[in-house]
Amino acid sequence: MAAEQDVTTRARIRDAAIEQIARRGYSVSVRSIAQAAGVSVGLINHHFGSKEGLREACDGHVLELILTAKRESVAGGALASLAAMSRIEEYAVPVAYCLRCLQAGGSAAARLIDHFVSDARVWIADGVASGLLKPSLDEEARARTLTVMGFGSALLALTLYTADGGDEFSPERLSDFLNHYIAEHGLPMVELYTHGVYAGTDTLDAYLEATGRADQGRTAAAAADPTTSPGGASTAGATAASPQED
Amino acid sequence: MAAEQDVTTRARIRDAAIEQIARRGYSVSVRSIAQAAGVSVGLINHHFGSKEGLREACDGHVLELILTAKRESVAGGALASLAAMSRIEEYAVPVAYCLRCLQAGGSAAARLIDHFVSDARVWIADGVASGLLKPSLDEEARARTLTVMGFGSALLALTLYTADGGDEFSPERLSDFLNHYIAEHGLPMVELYTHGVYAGTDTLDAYLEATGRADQGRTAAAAADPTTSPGGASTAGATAASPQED
DNA sequence: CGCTCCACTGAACGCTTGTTCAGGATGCTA
DNA sequence: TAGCATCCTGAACAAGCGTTCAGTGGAGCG
Repeated sequence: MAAEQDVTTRARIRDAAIEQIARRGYSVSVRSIAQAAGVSVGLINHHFGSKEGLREACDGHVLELILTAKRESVAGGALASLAAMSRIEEYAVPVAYCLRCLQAGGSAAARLIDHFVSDARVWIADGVASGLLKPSLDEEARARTLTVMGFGSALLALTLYTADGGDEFSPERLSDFLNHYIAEHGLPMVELYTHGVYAGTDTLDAYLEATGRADQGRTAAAAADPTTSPGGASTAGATAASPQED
Repeated sequence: MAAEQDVTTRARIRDAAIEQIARRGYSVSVRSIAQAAGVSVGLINHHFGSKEGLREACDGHVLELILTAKRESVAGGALASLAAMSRIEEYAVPVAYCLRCLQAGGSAAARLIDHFVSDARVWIADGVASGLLKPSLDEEARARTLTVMGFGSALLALTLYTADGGDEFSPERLSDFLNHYIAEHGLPMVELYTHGVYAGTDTLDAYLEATGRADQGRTAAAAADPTTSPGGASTAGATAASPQED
């Protein structure tokens, strides 16, 4: 899968740093990284200037790893491709690193998300074109929302999962977590993605009304779900009783 | 709103700690807290034993604050109640504290989530009973999933939002963020909650088939969405091409 | 008054952090 | 062989952290 191994000391330090960060988070000390890499502390700063420089090198390398891995994998959404990757043992570390990256925030996290958003944009457009997915009133926003929801919920679940029982986060613990995550949230998510949760379109109508895009809403809703009667046959009342908006 | 103010020095330290943690995260130093409270460092440990003790006192106090605030607010889902609370200026700090708590993980985060899950369970059951929400195959799992998705996506959005432009997180920045969050993700979320994303039920059927709950699935799906023909009239093919599962 | 209890301070301790630097070791080049 | 650049080490540095503790000051009380 990976190209010719980079066996320079610099690469060994970088890889050790990636694994340590994946295991223990961005706050891991350079001394731990040095020990894991089997080098002295000074050498790290000799090669990377500072801890920040090391982090940037790790970010860039992992992002590149993800890119090439995704280029090789045929298709699949953001989280699906991550889950698929984690099954391949050698990719558990970069996946965990990505989650740590999102956990820590910063520009690297923003770049990572942006990448997966533009990725989602593509396969959502494909899905809509092939009739697998319903169209949206705002495809751009939907791509971003689905990506943030997917990663955000996984990240929070991971934070809660990591909470009890040691902060160490070994690769096998990651696959444990993913199995746990899919077992717990798989059905409700597929259900949500298939049926939604609202019985009627009242909330959406009210939202479109409130934000002044009522007209495009009706037409788009009718186009999206032809089984819905275009009149007022939906359930009555309760326009402001939405559980998500008020 | 709040009961009689607690003006003891111990309470002043606790409140200063809550605000500092809300602003700068759990990693804030006790010296910063001491300075913000206008006391010496030693006094904090005199009252709370250690930084961990201070954190527990803060966690408990904020949780209690949230509880009483929710008891006063009539209804609303988890995130909605948070958003509504943040509008009241005095509750911006505990809300931000909760997000920092979830960000940091640990048992306090788990307790917070558990609380909101059991909260969601109630209003979801109410919604199903009143016909506003569709029933689910697993109401318990759905309550947990919706809660984790709601908070997780908000938390990730916040992490990305906080990334650029200072780590300080003032109360007005929180309301800025919430406005930004709702403006960006409001429509796609309502859309998702209304229509889902899948055009057909193939993915759900395939998932139920794969997990061996096919029979309860068909009946429940038919009950949930009476417009769907119970036969095989849905779009053909592509049973394994789900963008979320593979 | 003297005693005790309590809130409270400020300096210090031990520890870990990221960073720096003089110097040893190695290998290539003139 | 001499010179030089590079890789690399280990000790030291300053700064920050949470924690500890001797000691001050004032209020309540016998």
